[in-house]
Parts: sequence; C-alpha cells; structure tokens
Amino acid sequence: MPELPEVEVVRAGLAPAVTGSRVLGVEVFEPRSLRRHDPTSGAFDELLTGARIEAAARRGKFLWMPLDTGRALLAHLGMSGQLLLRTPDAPLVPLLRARIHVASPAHGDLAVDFVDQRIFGSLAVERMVETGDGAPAGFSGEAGETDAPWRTRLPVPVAHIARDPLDPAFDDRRFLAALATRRTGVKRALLDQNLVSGIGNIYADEALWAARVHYDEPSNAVGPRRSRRLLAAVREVFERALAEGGTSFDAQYVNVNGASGYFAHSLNAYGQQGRPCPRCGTLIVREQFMNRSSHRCPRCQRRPRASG
DNA sequence: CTTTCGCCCTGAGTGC
DNA sequence: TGCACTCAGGGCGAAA
Repeated sequence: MPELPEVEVVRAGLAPAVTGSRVLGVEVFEPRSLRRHDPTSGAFDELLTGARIEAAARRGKFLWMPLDTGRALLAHLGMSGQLLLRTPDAPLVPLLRARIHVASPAHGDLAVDFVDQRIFGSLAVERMVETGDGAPAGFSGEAGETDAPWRTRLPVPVAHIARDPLDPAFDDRRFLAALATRRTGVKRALLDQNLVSGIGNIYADEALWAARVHYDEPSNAVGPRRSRRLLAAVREVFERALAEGGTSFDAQYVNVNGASGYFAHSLNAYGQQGRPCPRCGTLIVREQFMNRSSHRCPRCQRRPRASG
C-alpha cells in the first residue's frame, strides 16, 4: 500500500507530464471514488475541465495538483490506488475509476488514469488555504522553487495533516515533544497523520524494528534518546525506499509508468513473520494491533515492563 | 483536547 | 466448478 515513498514516486513520475498541461476532459467510471469531492462547490468535471495544472505536490501520502483556477486536484491513493499515465485511447482496465484527459506541452495528449481496487482512495477538486508559516506546503520538486501562489497553499482537507519527516520544514522538536506528551502507543502516534505524516503500517513496523522499539510501548515512555532514534529510523527507511523506487508489500502499488515498485526483499520486519530477524536471528512474530497486523522481533523489540 | 472505535470497500486467495 | 469465507488498512466522523 502506498506510503510516503510510493506516493513520492508517483508524484515525481507525474510532474514532468502534467506540469503546464491543460485538462481537456474527465471520465468518471466509479462515482464512489469522488465521495470526498464536495459537489456544492461545483461539479468535479466542470471544475477540472479547461484548467491548467501548475505542478504536482505532495505532503505525506496526500498528492495534489494546483490549478490555475486557485483550486487543486487532490488525490489520495488509499490502500490500492494508482495514478497511471496512458495514451488517450488506452483500453479501459476493469478497475479504472476515472480518467483525466490532459494536453501536455511536453508529451502531447495524455490520459491520467486513476485505478483503485478497494475504492479507499479518492479524487476531489478542493479549495486552497495558506500554510501560514511561509514554507512550501509540500514537496513539488523543482517546480517548488518558485514564488507562485500555490507553493504556500494546500488543499483544505490537507490543512490538518502534519508535515512529513522529509519536509525541510518538519519540526523535530514539536514532534518529539508530542511523543513525550501522548499517552497512546508509540505506533499509534507514528500512524497519526496529524502528528507526523507519510507513515503507514509497513514503514511503521520497519522503523520500530530499526529503532528496536515495541509498537505498543506508551509514546511518553520511549524517552528523548530512543524517540530521536525512532525519528531517524523513519527517515532512513523512507530514504532507502525512495532510493529503491518505492516499496509495496503486495504489488498493488504500481508506479506512474506501470512498473511494479515491489521491493519486499528490503523489508526486515513487515511480512517477515516466521523468518529470522536479520539482526539477531530470532523469528519475527506477527500480532494483531489496532485492527491491523504488527510485526516485530520478540528479542530486539521487547515490551518494556508492565504495560498492556 | 485526547483517544478509541467502527465503517468504508472488493479482488485475490483459500478451503471444502 | 462453484461457493462461502477471509484478508489487506488509511482516513474520518462519532463517541467516550
């Protein structure tokens, strides 16, 4: 499932093709994929058609394309979403939920296909709000090196989403202070997009393994030293996955050109139950937590004392 | 405010 | 061959 590295690969693949392009038309095959779109602000296709796409930007797992209308096309891939660049007449695959036709100055006419099996992902056209701190709203590659208005604006539904750990404007101290304050399990905190964005179940387990922290340890019990180690581990697993072109556990994720971004061999904990911990050889276990699965090494990641 | 919980959603895989 | 069942989990609104 797409987390920050996968979404970034999609953004980076999309950006050169869509930047400066004009939306020619929209085809919607599955209305539920637009359930996040507020129709009272205008019909999805009407708000898109004719607009010029200025860039492709990302914060955490949220991806948006600022439009010259002052709004943005917002995409979240959910569990199984993909954004694929196709030729305008490419055959319609069964799971295709929407197709956006654009005229690209660099690549001619293109189809941007939104494919999503489980329909947890969504597309919407949203209003923008200022970040307030003057820093770029998200990462948008070279296009972000501009003073265009969209640079410091983000779609309304993303306003409450924290910056991600690869964002230069990410506030380490604030995050560490929040960990020290919260009484919830540390993995819950890692997955809380209001605290730090971009982390999903896979990279949470990988970072916790790398930092040797048990997922259910109260976040305020981890302490500053290990919390810093954990944050560093998150960044390391992200950077490594980015270097490998994005990771996905089940090959649902396909990058913008349709090639698989599957690099399961690089996973140390997630999905590795029954296999030896690469560090100590103890067999990795899988446990139910938060209605999802957590993977850990029973020896490297012991639950400290009494809790839960 | 903080935290937890239930809901959404369906193709692939499994077992009988 | 077919059918019932299970599994995957991000984000959000409601509730405690």
